Amino acid sequence: MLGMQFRDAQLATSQTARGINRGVVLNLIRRRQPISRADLARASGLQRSTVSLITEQLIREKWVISGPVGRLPRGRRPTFLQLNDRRAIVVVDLRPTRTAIAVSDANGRFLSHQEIPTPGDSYTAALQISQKIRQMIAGHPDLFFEGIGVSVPGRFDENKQRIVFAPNLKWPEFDSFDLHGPLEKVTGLQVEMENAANACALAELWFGHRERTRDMAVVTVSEGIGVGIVSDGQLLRGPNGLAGEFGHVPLDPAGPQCSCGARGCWEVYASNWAALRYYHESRAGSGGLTFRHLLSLAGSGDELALKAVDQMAQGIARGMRMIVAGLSPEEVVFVGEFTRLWDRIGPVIEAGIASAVLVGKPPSVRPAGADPSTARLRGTVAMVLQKHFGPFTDRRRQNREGSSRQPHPRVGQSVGESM
Amino acid sequence: MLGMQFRDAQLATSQTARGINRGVVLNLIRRRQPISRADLARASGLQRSTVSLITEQLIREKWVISGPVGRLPRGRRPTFLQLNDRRAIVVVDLRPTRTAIAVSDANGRFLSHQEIPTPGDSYTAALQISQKIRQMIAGHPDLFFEGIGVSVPGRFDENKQRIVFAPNLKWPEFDSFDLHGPLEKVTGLQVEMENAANACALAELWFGHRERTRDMAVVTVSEGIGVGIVSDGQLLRGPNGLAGEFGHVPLDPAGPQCSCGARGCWEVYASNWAALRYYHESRAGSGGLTFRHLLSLAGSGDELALKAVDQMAQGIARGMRMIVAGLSPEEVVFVGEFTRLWDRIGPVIEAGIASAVLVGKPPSVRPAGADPSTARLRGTVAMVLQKHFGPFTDRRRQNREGSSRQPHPRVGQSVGESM
DNA sequence: TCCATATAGTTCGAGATACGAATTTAAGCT
DNA sequence: AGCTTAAATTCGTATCTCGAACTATATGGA
Repeated sequence: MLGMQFRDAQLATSQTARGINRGVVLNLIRRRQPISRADLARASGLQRSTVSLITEQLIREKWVISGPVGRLPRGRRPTFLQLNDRRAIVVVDLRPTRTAIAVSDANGRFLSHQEIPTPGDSYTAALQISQKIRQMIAGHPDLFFEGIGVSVPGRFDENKQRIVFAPNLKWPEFDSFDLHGPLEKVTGLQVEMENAANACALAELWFGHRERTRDMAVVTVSEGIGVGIVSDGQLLRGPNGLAGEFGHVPLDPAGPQCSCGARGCWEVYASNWAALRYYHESRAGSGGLTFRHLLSLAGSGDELALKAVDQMAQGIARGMRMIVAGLSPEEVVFVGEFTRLWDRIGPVIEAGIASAVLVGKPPSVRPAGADPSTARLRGTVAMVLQKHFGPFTDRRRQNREGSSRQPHPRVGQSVGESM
Repeated sequence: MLGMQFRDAQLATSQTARGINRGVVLNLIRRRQPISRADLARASGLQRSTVSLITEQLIREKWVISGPVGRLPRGRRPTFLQLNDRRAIVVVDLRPTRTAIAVSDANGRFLSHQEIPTPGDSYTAALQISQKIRQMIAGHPDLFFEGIGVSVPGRFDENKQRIVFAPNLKWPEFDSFDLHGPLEKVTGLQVEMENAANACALAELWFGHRERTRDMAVVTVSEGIGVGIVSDGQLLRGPNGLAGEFGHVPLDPAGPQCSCGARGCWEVYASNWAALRYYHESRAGSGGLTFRHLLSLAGSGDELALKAVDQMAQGIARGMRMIVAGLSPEEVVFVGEFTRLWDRIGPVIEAGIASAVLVGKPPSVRPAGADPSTARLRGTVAMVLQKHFGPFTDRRRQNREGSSRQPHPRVGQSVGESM
């Protein structure tokens, strides 16, 4: 019996406590596996007896499996627990030109990966993607699949069950933008869709090094520019899933035309396409160049390419000021191919960000660890798992003077032998 | 190993369910009083027996009192419950020039109200404000005071327990900006401080007509400009309480000097002071004019005043585009004296907002119901009550003053008493 | 007057859950 | 073997919600 009842979402029943603590334990296992029950008790603050009951439940639910037995200088050996790596998720990274489809386990490790050219309309996309998904599922008879996650270069409205805003995905005007329905129908699995920037933000939250970054902005720069905002540990979505669409904030009503129809949006100054435009402006007749190529040129010292990249960096910095001054994140993470030239671009952006900081120390700024496609794919893994891993954030910050409850006596963590 | 641990903060105990349901019931009573237990059960989805137990506790805690008895066509008469209006809060609205101090009951009804000129430094402010507070408390021997809420024209950092950013409050450079400590020490009551725009947002959330606006931006325009952001029903604060400081987003690096030190911030184009500047620019030698006066002039048809007000409206609209495109709120509420000329200014702002909407219907835009000072004061009432009413109320927090400070009447300490 | 009916509110036992002390398990060491 | 140590389980208690049964108090008709 998986999941939990959200019948009266706001109300608490006698099972609410279990739901919360189950989420805490499951997330601790996810982040610190392999880990013994005793260490879970120490890390969570729950009683060992409670941890035993919860882990028993998690094993019954097939989220967790017993791993190797540890070895300690003294005493009974701990049995390590870890996530069940036979639970799998299909993830799709839909982008304007190419679409990646992959199979991942619950740890965000990929077991297969394929790419196809992105179809030109939602109907064909649904057809081709679901076909590939069925193929890939058939290729892994040993796994059981939890669901499907899709990263889209636009916004998905949960109420309408449609993609509602995806200017860079040049599907026809009359398109239904319905990918969700067909995919669920054909595969029989539950489908979760999310904006690419939000997916990257989730990837950072779930798989990033820091366990407790509570206020973060993840900025994805590719064909367009997107921002995933994490506030108090929660991803901001807004009523239509449109929150974070800073890429289309109009900075200059007289600026160049944007794909969204308006003029002078941030992304016309800061996206990969913007960099290409800068390059074309200073070097006529350079059509057909890709951004990747432009980066290579810049990397090998081409003056005009470097100039274009610098202009792009200035463009990014310009928009970052509103995010930094307006939302004051602790951490800013950049995702995009441009991070390959971070040595050159990073300092420009950091300077722009520092200039917008009102008080206190500026946010830490860094490029994402993984490459963009991986980040999006892993983010959608997190998205699918999220609801099973329970209410793992409790929004409320604890108050000043520290916790009023004495921490339990903390003994050294047991050291397991890796095998 | 990296010392990361998220212990304790989010665990559920056997009392967690009660904490949540208590919050649900208490908020229902607040919004629908007077209301019977049976209606509470129907509205909440809890069992009547559970509601009885919870209301019994709330009455014991003195948050709720039994009111009049109702009358129905058939059956036993319901006893109505309502908030205990003898529970009071002292609220302070600190502004650059004047400071208001008031006593409110839990329903946001004011029982006294006074004003003093705002002192020129934090030391004097703490002294004079706490003196007035003690006077006002002494004037209401029948009430028991829950705490003190302060609205500040700047940002309060909960970690540092200091006001960290308040450029419009022209306190000296070397000031400690510590109001919180002295007020708590002198009055013996718990003090909560919050930015003025956030306070207004809380006021809308708590006392607004809509019971559940989940995504809202409240924009306060006065000496400066501030934004309180409500996302998914939660006020966004950010790590240092700096979230929402869109007023100091630099729009134009070559623009006029701002009080924060930077140039071309949104508020130099959109605040009351901006309007006065516009007026002075077109009419030399008009010093000493107040914004209120300017509004009167505009209201009576003065061409230059109208022009200044229109420019201010354009300035507001300009910055609203980033909030609307970037955060996509359902509702935008404006607070400020300028709303007196809403007929003229409103349409300009609405047009600007509409132009930044990417897809779907634009947010509803409206001026706040109450005048600015009332909005701020009522917001701080909500702020003080929030932690006792919130669905995630944690009763452990209420043991705060167990140490050295003067004991005060408080929930949960009184054991088995009257009624 | 008495009884049926309707509604409000309370009581009580069952089930879920966390806690914490006691107990069992399983290793190393003397 | 017996002692020590630590992991993991067991069991009694307290909290809390649920739901059925019960009590309290109205109206209105036989």
